[in-house]
Amino acid sequence: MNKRQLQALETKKRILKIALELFQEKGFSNVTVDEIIEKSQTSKGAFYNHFKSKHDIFFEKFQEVDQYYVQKLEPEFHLFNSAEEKLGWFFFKQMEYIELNLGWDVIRTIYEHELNVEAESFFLIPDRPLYQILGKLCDEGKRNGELRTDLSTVEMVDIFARTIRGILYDWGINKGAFSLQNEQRFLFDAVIRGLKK
Amino acid sequence: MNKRQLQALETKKRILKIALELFQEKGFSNVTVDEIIEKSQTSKGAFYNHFKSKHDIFFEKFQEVDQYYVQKLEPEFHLFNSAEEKLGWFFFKQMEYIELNLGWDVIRTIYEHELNVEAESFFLIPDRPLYQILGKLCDEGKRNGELRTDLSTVEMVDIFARTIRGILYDWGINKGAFSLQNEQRFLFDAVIRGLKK
DNA sequence: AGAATATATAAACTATAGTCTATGAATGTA
DNA sequence: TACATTCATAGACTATAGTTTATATATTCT
Repeated sequence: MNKRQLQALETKKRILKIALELFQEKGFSNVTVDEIIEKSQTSKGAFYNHFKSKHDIFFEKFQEVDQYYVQKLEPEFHLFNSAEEKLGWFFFKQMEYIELNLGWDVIRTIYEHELNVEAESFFLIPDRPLYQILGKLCDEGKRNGELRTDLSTVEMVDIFARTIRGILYDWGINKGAFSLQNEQRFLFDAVIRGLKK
Repeated sequence: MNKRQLQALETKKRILKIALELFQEKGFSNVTVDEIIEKSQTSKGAFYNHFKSKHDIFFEKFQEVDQYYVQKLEPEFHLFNSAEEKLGWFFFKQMEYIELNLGWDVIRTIYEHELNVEAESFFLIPDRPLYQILGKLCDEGKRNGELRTDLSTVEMVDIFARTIRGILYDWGINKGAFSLQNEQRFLFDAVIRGLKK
């Protein structure tokens, strides 16, 4: 890494740090880009050179979730015997992580941005780890005779993905007013039950 | 209605008509308020006197859904014998109505607006007809012995509401790329199945 | 009827996300 | 080493939703 790239990285890190602090303190929508660049002693040019948009800052944070699924959760699946248990545990850990590490304002912001017609959607990338993990678990459940075989794996994964979206969207509009960890169980248990043989 | 109120109503109707035409033609986000007021021969003052925001225009359209539930769907419930059938039919008709009469751009816009921290949420009004209808059907199902009794009615209604949100949100980010009427069945059937005794 | 009040509308103004252009310093090349 | 090129940054500019203030006219009150 040469001097120039180093300088650029420094700037990006400085913007990111200040921005996340401000978002934490005042909430995403109460922080302006002008404030971020002023406090981080940078400029509009620098900001938009490093980030596609104001939303994009949270986006980086959000993408960590997928890494968490692959690095921390997937290696633990062998501890459970049935696909049903794996799915239940996966949803629990997922919601726990989101509640503890991201918070509702991040979710709200990402979910809002994904609805922008201009923005290309992260949720729709077909080989996102989330979908691959869910796909594997559904396949396993079908093979084991635990899950229904009248639905294709893609259809099942869609059902789970929409369920996740439903509860997270609801959590967003409720401004985190309910505990994701506690409430997820009712919803996911019902859906898993509905997909069992 | 006096002359003044009549004049105001005329203005409101003119703005609404032009705005809906433009949204239909170019999509919500590609239409500016300036364009609406220019084409409808009005002004910013007139626009914001009649509508709280640009989103608010779609909001009026969206509220019709609840009227549809009460006026058209509720009176037909007696045609079905079980709560399960009623629920399945209700979700089908709901999604059919949304797909045929509102379209994904309306849903996208409303769902985006609901995520605004400033905006007070329509989805969260507790006595919204949607929740009351779902509550009644859940109660009926529990009384009949069709549905689980280990979950409270509120918990069940929450599950259904989140499921609806999940599929509609997904439809929004997919820009209406799948048929709501067709795909709803997989999802709601699974959830209803998961809530049966 | 005439004065006082309310209110629908016009339009200038503000806030703010995002774009465009210029500049200078770092890097590459002869 | 001297010139050319790339690229990060600065900051002016644009687009657009929404706010504020002024005005004119309808309605109400005495």
